[in-house]
Amino acid sequence: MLMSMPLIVNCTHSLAVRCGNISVREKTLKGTLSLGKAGSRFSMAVTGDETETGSTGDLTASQLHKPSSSLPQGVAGASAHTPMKPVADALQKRELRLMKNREAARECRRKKKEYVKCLENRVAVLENQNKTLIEELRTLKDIYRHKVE
DNA sequence: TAACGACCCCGTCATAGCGT
DNA sequence: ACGCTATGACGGGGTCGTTA
Repeated sequence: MLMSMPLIVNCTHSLAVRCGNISVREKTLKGTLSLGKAGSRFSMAVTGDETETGSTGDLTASQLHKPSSSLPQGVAGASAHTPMKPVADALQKRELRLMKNREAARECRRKKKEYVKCLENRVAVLENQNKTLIEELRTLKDIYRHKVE
């Protein structure tokens, strides 16, 4: 007889979900949610762009951290002499946006994991409470039965 | 031991919602 | 209206355990 209670649990790190309910895809959060074996691995798996100076010209995060000197030749060099500045600006803007979103995604996942862990803890606590209450009820019933007899 | 599935983490894109 | 942030969705790469 579980009533649909709001899932506002007493978690310090409750996730503020603005975009609707958390619908956890089975691929990502199936299983025990143990912290990965690989630990922190910032290998930037999607690489290869960095060497393709002729393509979209995405800059790496490290390139952005170091100002203009680390810009790819095609971008920085051209912008110095030709009216390519808007292009370079757009690229830099895009890279900044990507970098921010990357970090936002990381933070979002961290919060979600914490939230799920919190919920799991809460479930464990409630299950224990439930067990205790059932046991208590049984005891009281016993006492009552003996009194009636 | 290669193949495979399950799981995890990541980066990116799309978009809802909020503040200015 | 516009920019920004948070988050769902998607696809890719890595690791690990299992199985033929």
